[in-house]
Amino acid sequence: MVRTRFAPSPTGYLHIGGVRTALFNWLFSRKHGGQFLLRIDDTDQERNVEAALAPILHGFRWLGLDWDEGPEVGGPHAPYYQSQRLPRYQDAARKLLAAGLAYRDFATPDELRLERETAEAEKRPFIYSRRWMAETDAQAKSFEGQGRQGVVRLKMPREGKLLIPDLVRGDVEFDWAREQDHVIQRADGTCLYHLASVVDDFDFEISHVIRAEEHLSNTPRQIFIAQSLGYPLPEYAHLPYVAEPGSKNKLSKRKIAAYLKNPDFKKVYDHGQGIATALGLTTSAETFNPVIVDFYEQVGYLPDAILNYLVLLGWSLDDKAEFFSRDEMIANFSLERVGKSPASFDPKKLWSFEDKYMQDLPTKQKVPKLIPYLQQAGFLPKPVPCEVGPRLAQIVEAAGNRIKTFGDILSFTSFLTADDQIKYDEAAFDKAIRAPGAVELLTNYRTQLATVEPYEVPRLETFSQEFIAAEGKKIGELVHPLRVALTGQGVGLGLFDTLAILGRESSMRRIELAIYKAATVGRGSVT
RNA sequence: GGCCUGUUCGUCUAGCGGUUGAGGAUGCCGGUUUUUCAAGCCGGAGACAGGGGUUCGAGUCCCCUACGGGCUACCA
Repeated sequence: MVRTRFAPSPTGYLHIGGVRTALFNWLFSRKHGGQFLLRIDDTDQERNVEAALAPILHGFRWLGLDWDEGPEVGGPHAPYYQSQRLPRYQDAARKLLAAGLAYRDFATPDELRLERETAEAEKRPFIYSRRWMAETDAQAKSFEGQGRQGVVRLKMPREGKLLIPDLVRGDVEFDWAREQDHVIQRADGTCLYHLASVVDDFDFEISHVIRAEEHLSNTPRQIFIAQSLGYPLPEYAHLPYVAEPGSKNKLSKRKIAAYLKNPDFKKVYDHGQGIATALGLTTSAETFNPVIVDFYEQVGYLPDAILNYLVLLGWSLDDKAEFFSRDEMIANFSLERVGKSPASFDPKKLWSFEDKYMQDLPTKQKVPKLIPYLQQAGFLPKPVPCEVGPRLAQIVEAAGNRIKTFGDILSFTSFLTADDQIKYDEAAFDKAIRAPGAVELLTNYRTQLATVEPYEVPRLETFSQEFIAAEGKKIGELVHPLRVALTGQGVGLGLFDTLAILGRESSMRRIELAIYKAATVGRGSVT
């Protein structure tokens, strides 16, 4: 049975690189008909774990990465919180001690530091002398008599080599002699990460440890612990890290300010920020930032698009395939085809996947997703009136690929406001409506619009063409002022779609209003 | 410093000694379409980090250098 796990720390946010690691674990387990679990690495934080975990679990659910065991779903190996498993780790430490594969150590921090500095000064690698090692109770008593406090250290081999077969990187060789006698249990009895991690992976019957490459160097000490405890070894696969946009430096959520100098990153960020503002969200760099998954949910990206982008970040099937449904990802994923080199996070390429996926999403699936955005921004009441659905469908159809994230619907809210509540884009108004002849043209157009039959897109188009020909003008001279009059904005949907969606009455009222404003309100103060 | 690890177009990647005058995607540039914007369509520029080997032949194997990343904690 293949069992994989992802082990987040409860930090309050889900990092895009972490999602990639989780995704690979999830895909691998699903591909082999196995199970995927979540384990919480909270050995360090005592405070508010539940609150800090909630956004992470929420992110997993939003992305559709389900877990078979872990927080909120439980499972046969509960608890899945490291902070609640201390007795297991202490038990393991006792066994290691009893087998002579670990020892109690009474060195003070200062003594250790001195050894380390001496080694450094002599330009030789530091290896602890084990001078304050206590292998018998008598020795321990004697050290304790001096007021010293004991920790438990691994008694690492000091010769020989270790070969780690890694499913991504091939065989990796380490010298045991370079490994430190790591502390596995503190003087206060609490245990450290490496011990906890190995014990949990065994207890949870993890078959494949798929994790970030920063753990590759940690693997020898973990293998030592596992072997010393008589555990079977899992398979290992170390994934390359996710790098910054446009560079090979590791991606970090703390460096957004620097990333914003990257035009592509900034474009994606600004787009999201615009939607957040329209929604009235208070955003903080902690969570509202393209490095954090929350960002994409709030702006209204499609989880499938994000997953498709991420699966290609370090994995590929061949030289052609780029679009994968969830099932296709599962069917095709393999660790053998995971790359060894770091991959830069490119928000612009993610954007292109989002664009494509949104284009493929049928209107009737888009509409219900759009409604919460319109409600949040105050354009729709909470129980939605039933006539809104068809109207939104009409807008969505006309908007076509202009809606790239669900939040983009907020660019088309002029269809949902009262005719006299239109907000004009000043520059567009001044340029189009105050253009020479524009008001006169709009006046004539409005008059004739009253009798156009049927009031539908094809007829509106031919009517407009005929009208403009009769006036001896070019179509652009009508289109631009008319669009501003109808929507308040210089850019928008196709003009005939706009007329049709608004309907005859609204269209005429809006044209009248624009004409009136042009006559009565000065430049730069229409709104 | 020591050890481990990585390096093909700006970016994601294909390539597992010869079929490669290095393929695809994204981005960029140009053209086309057009009522704006977006999309679409057509075309273009763009890479094997550097240096040594091995071989009849190297992006593909080996070594060195440079530059990333990790570990070297009583962090995870």
